Amino acid sequence: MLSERLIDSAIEHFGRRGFEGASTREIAAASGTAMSSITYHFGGKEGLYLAVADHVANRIAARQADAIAAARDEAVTSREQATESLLTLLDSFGRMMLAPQSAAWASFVLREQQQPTAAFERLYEGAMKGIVEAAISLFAKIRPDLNEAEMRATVIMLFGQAMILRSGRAAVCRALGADAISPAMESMLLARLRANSLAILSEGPG
Amino acid sequence: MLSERLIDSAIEHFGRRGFEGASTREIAAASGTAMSSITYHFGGKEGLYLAVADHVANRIAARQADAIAAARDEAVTSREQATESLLTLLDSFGRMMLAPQSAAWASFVLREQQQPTAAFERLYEGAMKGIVEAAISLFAKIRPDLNEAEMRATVIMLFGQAMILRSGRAAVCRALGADAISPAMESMLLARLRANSLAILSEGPG
DNA sequence: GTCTATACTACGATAGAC
DNA sequence: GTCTATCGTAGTATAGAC
Repeated sequence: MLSERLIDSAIEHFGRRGFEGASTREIAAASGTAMSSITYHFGGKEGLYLAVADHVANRIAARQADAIAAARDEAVTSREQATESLLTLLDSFGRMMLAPQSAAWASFVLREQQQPTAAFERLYEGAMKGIVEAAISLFAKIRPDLNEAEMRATVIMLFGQAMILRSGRAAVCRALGADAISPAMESMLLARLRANSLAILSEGPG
Repeated sequence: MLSERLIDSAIEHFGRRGFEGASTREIAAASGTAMSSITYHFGGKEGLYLAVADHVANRIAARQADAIAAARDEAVTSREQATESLLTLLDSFGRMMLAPQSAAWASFVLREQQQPTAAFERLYEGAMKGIVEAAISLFAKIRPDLNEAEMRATVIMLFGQAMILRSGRAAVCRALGADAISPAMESMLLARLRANSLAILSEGPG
């Protein structure tokens, strides 16, 4: 589909140069078509931008679907089971942050986090909300000593540990003294993510 | 100074719209001058962009200077002292992420993290390196059970907890069910940052 | 549906007045 | 040092051929 090729190119271009910096001519050229195809398929530059948001949300939601489904499982009742499910959810999120594919849409998402537009609504409702709420409901079973706001704050910070691997990628590489993150380093980072998270989850009433 | 007004406007514009999206005419107009002043003072758009990077690096370094100096103190020898110094450094970093001022330059920095240019070198060497290395040297005294790479990974994730408060601000507000972060919520977030970090630092050889 | 052609606006750089 | 004026380029949108 031409409209899908346009969206793929648009993710790249909007991510790299922002909404104003991206050129519809370039996006169209990268898709092997003329600029007016964007007008035809999406009504204009803004329509394409919103279509990109929906597409990114769907990609994220699809990638985390399994881990979220496992978290929502009714069978998760014990603190140990909830802990394991939440660690799995964090691991899945961390792997996404490490995956090269997430580089393409990360800039798009980060921009919306700083200056939210109508596209952010689609990203949050379409992808982020499901991840956050699944994590919160697991966390409530693990750390009942905290109040609702404290639970949410702690869950945010658990994800922050993983998110910096993408949002602060250049500095992460510098700090690790590497040009890129090797597979061995990925394993080590994920192991650390798990160990740190377990330390946080193990606090409170034993 | 006109050149300082230009830099302040430029932080805002480059952050919001990116290098290509920002307009030198608008930056100049916001500074109450003509576009050709940018050519005169900075040699062009690119020169202004690099000057912004230096300025942002200086602002960050200045804000964290006290906490870094305390961390570098030779008197910090015991694990308890090192823990307290590192928690202070993280708290200082977290406060910066929460401060409204950091919104202006955060977009600029995040963009450089995703697609580093010559400006990233100035940001890292001018500001980030000092923070990271101070944290690493403290962490080495607290968790000698980890190897060098594991130490660096863990420190990165400690800062990730704080960084998400800025890099994922829109989602953080949604997850907390708030339009903005109130002073009471700031205190709670910083308390959670400390508690989580302490849990991580307390692992390993007792 | 996809193309070409065109209208209009805004961009960065630069020259030159003061 | 700061301004105005101008040049060449590139942007989005749109109309209309096929």
